Formats: sequence, structure tokens, C-alpha cells
Amino acid sequence: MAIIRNTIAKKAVFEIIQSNNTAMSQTEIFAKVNNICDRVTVYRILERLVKEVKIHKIVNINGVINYAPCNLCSHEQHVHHDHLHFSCTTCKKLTCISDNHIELNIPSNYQVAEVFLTVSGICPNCRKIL
Amino acid sequence: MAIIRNTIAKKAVFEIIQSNNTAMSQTEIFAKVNNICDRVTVYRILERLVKEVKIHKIVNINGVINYAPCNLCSHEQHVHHDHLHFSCTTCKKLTCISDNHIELNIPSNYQVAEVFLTVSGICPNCRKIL
DNA sequence: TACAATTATGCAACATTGTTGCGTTTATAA
DNA sequence: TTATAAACGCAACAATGTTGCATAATTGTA
Repeated sequence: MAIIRNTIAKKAVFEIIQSNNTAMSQTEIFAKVNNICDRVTVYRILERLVKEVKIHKIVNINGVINYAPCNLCSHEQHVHHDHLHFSCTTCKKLTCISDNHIELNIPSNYQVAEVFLTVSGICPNCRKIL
Repeated sequence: MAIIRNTIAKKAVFEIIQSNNTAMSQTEIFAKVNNICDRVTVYRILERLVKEVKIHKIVNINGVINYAPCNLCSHEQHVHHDHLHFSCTTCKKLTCISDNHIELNIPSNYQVAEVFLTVSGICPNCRKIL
């Protein structure tokens, strides 16, 4: 029965994540909060937002954890394991693209929780520059 | 025209990766080499083995990079982007399961290089224990 | 509106994973 | 056997993430 508080820092972090069109790392998010809070606090806020299913965690192909608002890949899609992320090898940005239907072929003795489909390559923006 | 050398440490690292039925992190691999070389050397060997396409790199859902021999997911599959990894949330092990056919639905202005399909959940072994 | 309860924060310190520079050692082709 | 480039060890650093604890702030309730 923990009471959820909506603090200034939490609102700011969520706002930053929501207003960005790509997923963001803690480092990027912290750079945008303008020192309204400590970097540890950002980690803890992210943890809470994930638990509240307001954002979700995606690992980039380089191992850095990124966060995206859950509205980009709605909760329903989230549960049905049908979202896809594009990880640009040039700009390192992680973008939610669209839903894809994935047919899983996993032995039944594995208990599936979530499906992560990440595609690496070069995003439209970087292709222009290159 | 770099000459590839087959050193003792490199053979040992490759042997360790190949004889294991799950993907391994640098930490796990280093723990098994019995101090025949430095931990930095392990990192560099892994880098070379990836470049030589003898092993491949997979990011676990917690952000830790894991390595698996390429015979588990053959090179052909690798190129055709059809391999799947199961990431156990309990024992943290990453297992190559099987190939899956993935239908990608990505805008054509994205240039696709590789596809990573990782499924999280609980592996058969951990289900027994729990 | 003030208070109490408990959630959230800051700070410092630490842990883990991965990288770089550089001098030395070693494997391999000739 | 030797020359040469590849591989290594060591030390130092960098990035990312975590923990403990004292303090501050939010929110339901009186």
C-alpha cells in the first residue's frame, strides 16, 4: 500500500521522456533535468516509473539501458509482446518503430514474460548525413 | 592482411565458450580461464573472436554483453536474422533456443543490419527450483 | 492548517563492466 | 633462427549503476 508521490523531479523526468521521440538513457535524461535533482534520484525515479508501467526499459545493442514512454508502445502491445525497437549504430538512438507480429517458437517449458525485438542498422537521419 | 595468431589464451577462451550451453559474459569467462591471462586480454580476445565470426555478441536484458559460439546459431542464420535468445530473469543465463521466422515491418528508409530477438522469462531449470 | 507518517532525496562511497596507453613478450612466416 | 607484427600485462581511467544513511518533502488526516 505504498503511496505514490508525484514530485517535481519525477514530473520533470517523465515529461522529458514523453516529449522525446526516441528512447533515452539515464545519462541523456539527467543532462536534461538541469540539476533539479541528483543523478541517483534520476535512477530511482526511472525505477519507480517502470514499476508504475508509465515507461519501459529497453536495452540498446551496446548494453546501455534506455527508457521510453509506454504510450509509444501501448501497454496492450507491451503485454502482447509486439513492439519493435530500432537501434542506430551511428547516432546510438533507439527508436520505437511499429508493432510487428512475432511468431514465437519456444519450447513450452520456458515461461515467457516479455519479448524484445531490436533491429540494428542506420536510421533515416544518419543515412542522409553519411 | 593482419596475421591471426592462435594463442593459448585465445584457444582456452574459445574452448570455454564452445563447451558451455548458454551464452557467457566476460566475467564468467574470465572466472573460468584460471588466471592464464589478464582480464583485459579476455576482452581483447573476445573482440577478435567476434571479428573472426567465431563467436557472436548478444546483449542480455540487464545490459551485460554475452558471447555465444556461432555454431549454436549458424552464420547463415545469423545473416538471415533468425535467431532467438532466451534471457532468464532468475539465473540471468542467456540461452540460444531455436530459429524463428521474423517478419519485419520497418519503413524502407531504415537500413537494417542485424535483428536481435530476446525473450525474457524463467528457464526450465529455474522453474523446477521455484 | 498543522501534524505525523512515510516516501523521496542528496551525498558519499562503492561495485561492475568495459576501455586505453604503453612497454614487453611471443607466435609465426621467411 | 630471426625479424616483425600480433598479443599481452599492468596500471590507470571511464561509464554506468547501486547502496546506506541522514535529511527533506509530500500527502492524508485530524
